[in-house]
Amino acid sequence: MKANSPSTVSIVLRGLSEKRNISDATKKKVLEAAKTLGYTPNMQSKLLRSNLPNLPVITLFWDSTTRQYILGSFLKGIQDSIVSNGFTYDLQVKPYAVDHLEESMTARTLMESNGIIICNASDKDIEFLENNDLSVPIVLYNRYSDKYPTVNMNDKEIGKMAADVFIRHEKTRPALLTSVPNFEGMVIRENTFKDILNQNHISDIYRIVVDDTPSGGYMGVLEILKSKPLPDCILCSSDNIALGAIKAFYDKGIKIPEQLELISIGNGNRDLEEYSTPSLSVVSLPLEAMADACLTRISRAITDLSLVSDSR
Amino acid sequence: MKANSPSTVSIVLRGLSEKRNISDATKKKVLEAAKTLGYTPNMQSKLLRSNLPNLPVITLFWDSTTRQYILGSFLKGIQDSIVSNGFTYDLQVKPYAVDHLEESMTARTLMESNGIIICNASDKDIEFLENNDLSVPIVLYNRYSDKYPTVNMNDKEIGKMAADVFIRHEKTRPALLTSVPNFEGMVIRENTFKDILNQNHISDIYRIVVDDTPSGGYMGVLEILKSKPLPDCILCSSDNIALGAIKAFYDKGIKIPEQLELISIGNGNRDLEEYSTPSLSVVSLPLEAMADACLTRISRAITDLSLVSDSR
DNA sequence: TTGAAAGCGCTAACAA
DNA sequence: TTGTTAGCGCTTTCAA
Repeated sequence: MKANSPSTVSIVLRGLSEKRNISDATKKKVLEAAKTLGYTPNMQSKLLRSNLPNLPVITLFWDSTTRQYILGSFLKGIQDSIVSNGFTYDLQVKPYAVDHLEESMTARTLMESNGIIICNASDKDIEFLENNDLSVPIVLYNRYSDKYPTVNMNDKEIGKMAADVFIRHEKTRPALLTSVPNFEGMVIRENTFKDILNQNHISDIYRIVVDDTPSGGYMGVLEILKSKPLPDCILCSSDNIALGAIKAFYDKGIKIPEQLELISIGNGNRDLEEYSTPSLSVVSLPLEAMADACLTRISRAITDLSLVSDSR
Repeated sequence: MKANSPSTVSIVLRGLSEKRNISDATKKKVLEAAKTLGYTPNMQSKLLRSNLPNLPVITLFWDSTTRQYILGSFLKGIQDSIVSNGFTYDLQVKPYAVDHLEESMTARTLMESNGIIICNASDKDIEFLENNDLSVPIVLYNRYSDKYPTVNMNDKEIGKMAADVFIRHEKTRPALLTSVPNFEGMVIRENTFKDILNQNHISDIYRIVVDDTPSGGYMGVLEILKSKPLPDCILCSSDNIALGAIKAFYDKGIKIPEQLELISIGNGNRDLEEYSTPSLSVVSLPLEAMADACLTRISRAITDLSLVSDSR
């Protein structure tokens, strides 16, 4: 059987047979061959051929396992930053599972990205990054690293703000409801928090480790309620935890903030922050500003060719 | 000045000068030229050249203006579906602003996508889609269209479920706290809801239109509280609205569900559904199942070349 | 130390 | 009605 020429095949495959007077026989032959071969068009080639202007691609890696509801806010921050800075970038988001960043950063993704922003990587993910020489500019958000540029909120300040609420409200019996710290920022926040309380002569901090989920917070509170004397103020390391904690207090008939004050470090669930019932004090994290900083940073890395100083 | 050959330039630009014994003069020349020209590597070309196997690209368009916290859940549903079905796809998410889908669906994006899933398009966005012949397989999620395949939850069933709660709990004075319906499904839900109440001889439904935000819900409830007699059960069209409503009742000292029952159509804010305080009845939407259906549908469209039946 | 040529998959222009 | 050729931007192989 005679093979068809590339152009004929191209025409048929794009559904232009009629317009270009391709015979039904040829059309049928091509479509059948495509089907048996499981043909899928290669979009890179199409794009290349199209002569559309080249647009740098920025890939945002997002931990889809835990940080679900924040993505929207962060993304919005990025978008706004792109617009307000007049950048022209092709933004794409890739979800990944905690501890499995490696599997998501395929050779392909690396190859199609001019710059990469990695959000909320776990220690294991960071380890992968540090141990490999990736050929693309990378910025880590909310994490610390010697190897890559990072964008961090001021974790000390966050710890301080939480402690300040305690002190301002003249609380004396603090409790800490936290998940296992899975990134350095959490440790910094907690340490600063403790340090400042210590400086104010409060050293006895009841600390409970729970899952970073509402049910974790719920169960944590049940545990806390067994202690005597009861704490008079609880700091939750995330609003996930706070959500469950509120519910537990409600179910147990304990009034917030009258009987017991609740403070949360808010990861961007703005609705929760404003409309939680009853109100809790939230140390709010500047998500949008951080997104903006990430974009600015990666943008610099992309522009700045000197970053491609020889690797060996 | 003599031009350098492509290969030399390529070597320098990838930071391999040292390894490949490029003279410092040449290296400097190339880097400077790149800088003044504002060179950015074309990743399509790199990918093409790399001989990595071709991976079909699925683009998920997400309305980033309103539906922020759902994205995580939906994305997770997609991811899980990819894994469990053994698909190999390159998934990318593109945010867009309501009513501005057109601007986000650039020629470039169309050209780099083998298939597109569009979520939560507004009527205006749908209009754009219907009026244009896009050359890529498209699936609409949560919307109705004659032109494109759609994936919808059973909106009648949702309306029915909400009505059933009213009836089961023997309520007689219903109120509806809804945002302006911006997609057909909302209308279907509301109509079914009313129909069923009517069938049960409840025809007097107090209806208030508010913003689809917590503060919308808050203000809506304040309005409702002015009415006599008070409704005994309120249906909120989204959990955004419900969140504000709860807060309003709390602030006004009205007990839920004892004094007044609250029902919400939940858009996937699972935390809220489980841990709202006090509890509200939520008609939960099957987000993950929908995501799976979207992926299956677009996958079929991509595979099924007969879909490229002649356009003219 | 640098350059020339080929080819990744695709499509447009032109030729047959 | 179909085929040939060139070229999108890149990297690799081989030659100079």
